[in-house]
Amino acid sequence: MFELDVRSRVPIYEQLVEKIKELIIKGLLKEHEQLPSVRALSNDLTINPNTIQKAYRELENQGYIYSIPGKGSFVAPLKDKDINKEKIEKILEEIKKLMLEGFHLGMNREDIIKVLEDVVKIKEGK
Amino acid sequence: MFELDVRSRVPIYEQLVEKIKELIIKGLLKEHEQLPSVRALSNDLTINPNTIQKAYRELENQGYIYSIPGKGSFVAPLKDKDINKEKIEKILEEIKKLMLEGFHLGMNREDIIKVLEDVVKIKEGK
DNA sequence: TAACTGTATTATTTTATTTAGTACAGTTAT
DNA sequence: ATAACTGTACTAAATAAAATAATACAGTTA
Repeated sequence: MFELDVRSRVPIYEQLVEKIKELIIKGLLKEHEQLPSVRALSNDLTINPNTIQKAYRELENQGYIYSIPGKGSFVAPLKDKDINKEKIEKILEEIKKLMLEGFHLGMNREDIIKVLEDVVKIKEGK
Repeated sequence: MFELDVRSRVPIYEQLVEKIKELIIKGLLKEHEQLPSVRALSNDLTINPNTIQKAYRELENQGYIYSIPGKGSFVAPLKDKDINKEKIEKILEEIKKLMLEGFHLGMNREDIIKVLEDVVKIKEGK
């Protein structure tokens, strides 16, 4: 299900959070779909269950999943845009920073437009 | 000169790298301009000189500054676009990931365009 | 010469991450 | 109801990363 780099400088639980977020965002995991259990994923990746749980806790905090004790962990339904306003602002800030860095290195306006259209297409394809 | 959060989860030296990159990218530090010495900045921020040096080494590795033993550290001149091609690709990848996340949260195409035009203006203003 | 520069090294402390082992309570299917 | 699942919590230990401390050396500059 995932490929993790155990000797990366970025913590395993963070890598997990990123990977799962990606699957949810790309629609490969749909609303209310069940995620692998903590123990199952722990076995599958040969990573300590505590590390998996830490990732799941983080995903729950960020609103990407919800967990029901005894039942399992599931993909959370999308929230209203207004509720995500702050998060969107932060993301736009990050994008701005990356754009500035990119332009400094010689990136073009068109490079961004291309990526944007690319993303819009992916989004429409769902 | 800087504001660092010593109790942030992100390492001090990384924060330093980001801050200085930002100053260079925004043009507040110009080519061949001298940076504060390792010891001066260490004193100023009350942070260990080794930590400062680690940040400077990282900035040098990334091509943002160059250092001359005995003289000081200076803002590196811009490199050719071709040389930065790989870096630009990575930045575009990151931007794409952020765009996907943003759209998932309800961000609009126009939000991006606005930021893009904003950045283009800043770039032209130099 | 004195006071600066960057750089290097070793040791120590502190903090973050990961693993290990165990436990408890709710759920599900046999 | 029993067995096998679920999430969650906790403590302890091991490992890795980050930061500090204390020196030292060689080049630069006034």
